[in-house]
Amino acid sequence: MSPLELFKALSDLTRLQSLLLIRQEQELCVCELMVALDLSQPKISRHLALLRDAELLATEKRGQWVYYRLSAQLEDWILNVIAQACSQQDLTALDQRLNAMGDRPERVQQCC
Amino acid sequence: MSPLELFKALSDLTRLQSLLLIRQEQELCVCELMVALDLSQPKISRHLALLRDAELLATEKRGQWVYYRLSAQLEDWILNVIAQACSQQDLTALDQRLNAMGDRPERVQQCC
DNA sequence: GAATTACATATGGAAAAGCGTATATTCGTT
DNA sequence: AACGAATATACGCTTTTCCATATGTAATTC
Repeated sequence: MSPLELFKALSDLTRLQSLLLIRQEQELCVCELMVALDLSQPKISRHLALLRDAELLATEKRGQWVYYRLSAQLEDWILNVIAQACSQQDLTALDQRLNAMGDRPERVQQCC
Repeated sequence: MSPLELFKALSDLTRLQSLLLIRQEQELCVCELMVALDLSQPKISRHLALLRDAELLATEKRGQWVYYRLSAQLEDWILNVIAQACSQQDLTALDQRLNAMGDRPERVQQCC
């Protein structure tokens, strides 16, 4: 992935917020992101698909949910750029809506 | 400046290459960038204006030339992102065209 | 002061990106 | 099998971005 491709992928608020929130939470499914970002399902889904196609996100289907997480093979320079963005982006409002969400899908126990 | 604004500013090849080449050369004028990137004057000028409006670049007019350089007050996280991009972007072709350029405007002696 | 060079900007059009709505698919439940 | 929940995608439309061309301005040269 080139710097230009990365910057294009991150130059949309929905994608940027989704990526940073997923990074912070390890993994999130579409319905959780819908609540956190307060956006429609197709809109979330479309932007996540773009991030997945760019290989920034990876998906895992468990039951009826599709969980998105950061791709495991991200190069260091990409992780660094994402970390810089995270240091400047305020996610508290998204966090609050996420934590106030009822009926969140069960999380499989993380190994670490 | 927010991460989103930065990523939007850098999500165009002309702007990205201009910024990184300017960073490497300390300062460049429009006519030098035209040669290095092999693009039209209005195209270069328009993209530089956008980077200047975003306060990523600063300008100094000396004689008939307008020199662009990185803004002096760039925050660390922005410099870090730019550095990561620079580490991944190949500028040799641009460099070669720049160095092969005849009649480059005189450079004022850099103090350091 | 006329011509030239360097640069900026306006304008109209083309291409790309984003969106809402509708529909399809998959999985679980009854 | 029928239904509902979660997700994906297709379609038409709007908005944004980008571009080429033309024109304007300031500084330099002759």
